[in-house]
Amino acid sequence: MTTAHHAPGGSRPGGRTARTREAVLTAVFKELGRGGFAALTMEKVAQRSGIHVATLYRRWRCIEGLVCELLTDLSSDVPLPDTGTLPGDLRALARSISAFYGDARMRRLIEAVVSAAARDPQAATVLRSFFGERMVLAGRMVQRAVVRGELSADTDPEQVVSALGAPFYYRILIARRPVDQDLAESTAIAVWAAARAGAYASKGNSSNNSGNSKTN
Amino acid sequence: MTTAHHAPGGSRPGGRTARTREAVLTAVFKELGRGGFAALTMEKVAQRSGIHVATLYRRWRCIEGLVCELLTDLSSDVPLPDTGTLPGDLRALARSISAFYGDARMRRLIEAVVSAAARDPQAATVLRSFFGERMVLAGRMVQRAVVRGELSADTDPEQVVSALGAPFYYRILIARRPVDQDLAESTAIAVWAAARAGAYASKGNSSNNSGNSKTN
DNA sequence: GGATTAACGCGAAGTTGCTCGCGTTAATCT
DNA sequence: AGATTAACGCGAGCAACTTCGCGTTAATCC
Repeated sequence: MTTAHHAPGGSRPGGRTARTREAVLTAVFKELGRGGFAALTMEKVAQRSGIHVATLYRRWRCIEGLVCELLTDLSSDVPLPDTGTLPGDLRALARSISAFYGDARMRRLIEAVVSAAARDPQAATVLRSFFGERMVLAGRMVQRAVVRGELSADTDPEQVVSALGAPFYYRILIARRPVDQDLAESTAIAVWAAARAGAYASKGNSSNNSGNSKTN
Repeated sequence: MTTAHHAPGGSRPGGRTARTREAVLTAVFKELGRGGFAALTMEKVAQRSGIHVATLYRRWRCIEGLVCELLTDLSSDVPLPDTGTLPGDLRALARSISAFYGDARMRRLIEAVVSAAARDPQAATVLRSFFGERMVLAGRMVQRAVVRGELSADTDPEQVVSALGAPFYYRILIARRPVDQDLAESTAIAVWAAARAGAYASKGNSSNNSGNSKTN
């Protein structure tokens, strides 16, 4: 995507720019660790990172933008498994999610991102597209299971993956308790049982794939 | 719990106080409808309700407090069913939740409350205790099913109820798409299948009931 | 009815968050 | 190396949010 010929009016991503980005994101992460999103201020980030406040506003526009970029930066820590069987994959993925959110700072982060999405429309777009993308990737895990004959062909991969992730976010955002290993195990078992029972069959079996009804 | 003898230094909840409360909460609800939590300002609420800003700050401390009180006020719209069978109850409850969050204003509201909890510790406490309470109430629905012999005795009611609610909040907060009837049906079927498969068996079968491990 | 005093209205003052213009630093290219 | 110009540092200034003191309204009690 970057311009090949290094146009004279182009950007300058190397060296100092990359250093400040690194310093700022780690500062945001540390600040989230102590005090959560409530205590996360542009000035705090500026102090800890050594970057001036005006620079933060210029590059990230607001605190919501900072938090969103941190999420997309850290999300690569949750790998997509391929164990050979769907129950194995579900269990592995659930454990990865559980390990990821076992860190309180990660819970604070996703909390902050959801909170950011409630205020900043741009953050909402980032959040939706980010999880939409990961949903498609994880969906392939389910598609492989369908090919192997573990599930019926009308199973909707994204429903399965959503069902696997949902309990963790419920635990963090609504119940507001830490995630533990038990949640991972029970969720993996539950989704596998539900999928086999046909709970995640795709409804719009014609060309329709995103069945939004009336309510906006 | 209120003092019986109307102590001279007591509060004064009748008449005007109740009117302003009503006016303010409806104003918050309407303001959430257009613009969401992002556009929700104390001044906007003051203008629409006709109540002075200083009064809002005095009674509710901040916008987070307002939103929390609105949630507890509107939550009575989700009834707890008793159809005679657990799959019937699960289906009915899922439909109630789906109907409740079919209204975009309700999605904005829960979004706002979660966002509030991320910033204000008091709001976080309100949110946790609120859902904890409803979890216990809905858990009786599952306990009745255990008594009827529909599920094994070691089933943890709260896990079942959490599993039923989780997909809706995932849809609203993470996927950021409207909830529809299909989600209700698929969730009810999924939870029923998972519960029968023993996915929600209580782990701490000794006296332990809240098994938090190491991570804080 | 009248007295008492929560609860509210009002405007000013204090605090914080955010933006802007300009000078400086240091990538990038020749 | 030297020139060009993104990206950054700095502080002033604007705007929004929040608080405070005091006078007024209207529940509640007698």
